[in-house]
Amino acid sequence: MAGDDPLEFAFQVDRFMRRLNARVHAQAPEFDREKVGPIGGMILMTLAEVQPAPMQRISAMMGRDKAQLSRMFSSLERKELVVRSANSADLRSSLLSLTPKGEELVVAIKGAVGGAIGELLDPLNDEERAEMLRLLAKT
Amino acid sequence: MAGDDPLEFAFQVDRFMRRLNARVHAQAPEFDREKVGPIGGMILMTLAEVQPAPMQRISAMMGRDKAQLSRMFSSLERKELVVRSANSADLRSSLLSLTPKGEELVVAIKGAVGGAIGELLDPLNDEERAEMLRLLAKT
DNA sequence: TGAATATAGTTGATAGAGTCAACTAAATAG
DNA sequence: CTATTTAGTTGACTCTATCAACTATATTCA
Repeated sequence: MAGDDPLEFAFQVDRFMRRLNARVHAQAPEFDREKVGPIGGMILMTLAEVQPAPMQRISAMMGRDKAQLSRMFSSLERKELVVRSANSADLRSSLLSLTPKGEELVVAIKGAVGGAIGELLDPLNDEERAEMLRLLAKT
Repeated sequence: MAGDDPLEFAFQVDRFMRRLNARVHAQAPEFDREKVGPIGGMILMTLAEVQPAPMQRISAMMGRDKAQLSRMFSSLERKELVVRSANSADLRSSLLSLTPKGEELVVAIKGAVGGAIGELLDPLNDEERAEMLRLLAKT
């Protein structure tokens, strides 16, 4: 691999993510009435996969700072998108889950993100998509 | 492709970029004495490839807001990493170039970013790297 | 040509995201 | 049972992103 090629990865990955954000952002007004924003959306989608779960679980899955998540979850709780329940296994934390309102929003977000990614991946055929996902996951 | 798979892209691409940032950030103190930050670094690397160029060119290449770039370039200019020279072809803009100090920093940044990406891509063989870059560029 | 429109860049205001350190309380190791 | 870790919260701060208003130059085309 030539010396400059690695940098291409940074540019391309950054570009991909920014284009994705731009697309989702463009349709956000339709469903993001609570203004959870892109990160809030990622958090909700992540929680949807593992709920009920303590914050630490989400932090580990997303690789994001616990301080950031703590504030995000407080905000999501105020918006009645998530609730905390007692965690009998560890009293330092609570178990986070989506409210019905939160579940609804996750469905909408998944639709928007899925659609946007579909557009971005339009130039790739099914095989290429699968390959790209496999390679990304392998890193 | 299954219904949930597209979302995997968002998670994986986001995760890749954040891990890259974390790694570069960890070694930044060694070379980023001017504290240009990750975006400043991307801008300098981009400029390095097309200098001398008007701001608009960089904005188009990076897909970033002109307001953000305007401020960034002012900051980079104050740090004597870039200079502006008259653009006789269009008096609304100037041509941006790296100073020797800027060129030096770009070399350091490229080294750090290249190294970090090398680490991240470690699980992939040469063929897979090339394929992944090709797929990313195609989107 | 010259009036209307478009483009390059700057600046203000503001919001969102990420980081770091200090702190509390509960869990776990020795 | 004391010492150390770990989960989460909060404060303070910096960096990043976006939008709108504005100036100055370019471009279009009647």
